[in-house]
Amino acid sequence: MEHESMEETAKILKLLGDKTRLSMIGLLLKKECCVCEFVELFKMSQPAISQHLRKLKDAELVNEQRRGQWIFYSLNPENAYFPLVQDVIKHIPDQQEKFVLLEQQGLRITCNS
Amino acid sequence: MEHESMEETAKILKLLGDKTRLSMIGLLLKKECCVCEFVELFKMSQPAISQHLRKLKDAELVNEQRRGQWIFYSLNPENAYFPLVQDVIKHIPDQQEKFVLLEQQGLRITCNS
DNA sequence: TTATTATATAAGGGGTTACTTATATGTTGA
DNA sequence: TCAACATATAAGTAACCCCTTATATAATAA
Repeated sequence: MEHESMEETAKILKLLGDKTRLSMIGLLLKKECCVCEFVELFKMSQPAISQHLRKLKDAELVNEQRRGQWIFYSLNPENAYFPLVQDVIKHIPDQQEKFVLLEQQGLRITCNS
Repeated sequence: MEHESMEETAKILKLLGDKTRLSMIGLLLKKECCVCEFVELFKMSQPAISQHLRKLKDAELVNEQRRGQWIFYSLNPENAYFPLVQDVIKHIPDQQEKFVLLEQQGLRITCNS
């Protein structure tokens, strides 16, 4: 389909081959998120989350945008592998409840756009 | 789409996140292959190839079938993640030339069904 | 039976990964 | 300016990954 290399494609799939990053990408397909939201949702340390996002950013799968003291991450639709990512995400479990959780916990108070 | 877990899905993607295995799966989608064909195509050692196939088999992504002294591997369409695999494979480079190569080198002589 | 071929498995090593804790950077508001 | 907050980076570590070499298993053919 695309004419990118096997190696590059494998690199993208390896990035998606981690449950935290895979879930992140799934969430980002719905809406942009900031680091503290991920920390809350995944119950992981802030550096761990930051490091996962760094890898996604290094691969240019996500964009970051600072807004005040928060940095929001979003999917990068310009990436050559965005269609692959979209196709993969079709196959992951629904995560709507995660957004509901964020609302309920009033995370907006500590991480407000 | 499917109702399998994020973790299981990530596990499959991690398996596909290696250029040798990704390429193998792409080839197996076209036709079954035996170990010595992969050894030839990938210019890798026989144990290395065997170990990759072992991982794919452990995940039940491939089936094996002995025919004489050869063991043929094929994709397992029964696997819950087969649709994911199919969608991923749409995004890898064409490998038709690899089959042509096998023909030309008359691999049939050393690895004949 | 013995040699040959095809494949699998075991053991080991070097590189990578995904965390951890500690610290640095950058922004905001008093 | 300073304290609090959000995030990034650095360093360390245990577990894992992908190869290697050596050996075992299994089928075939002489």
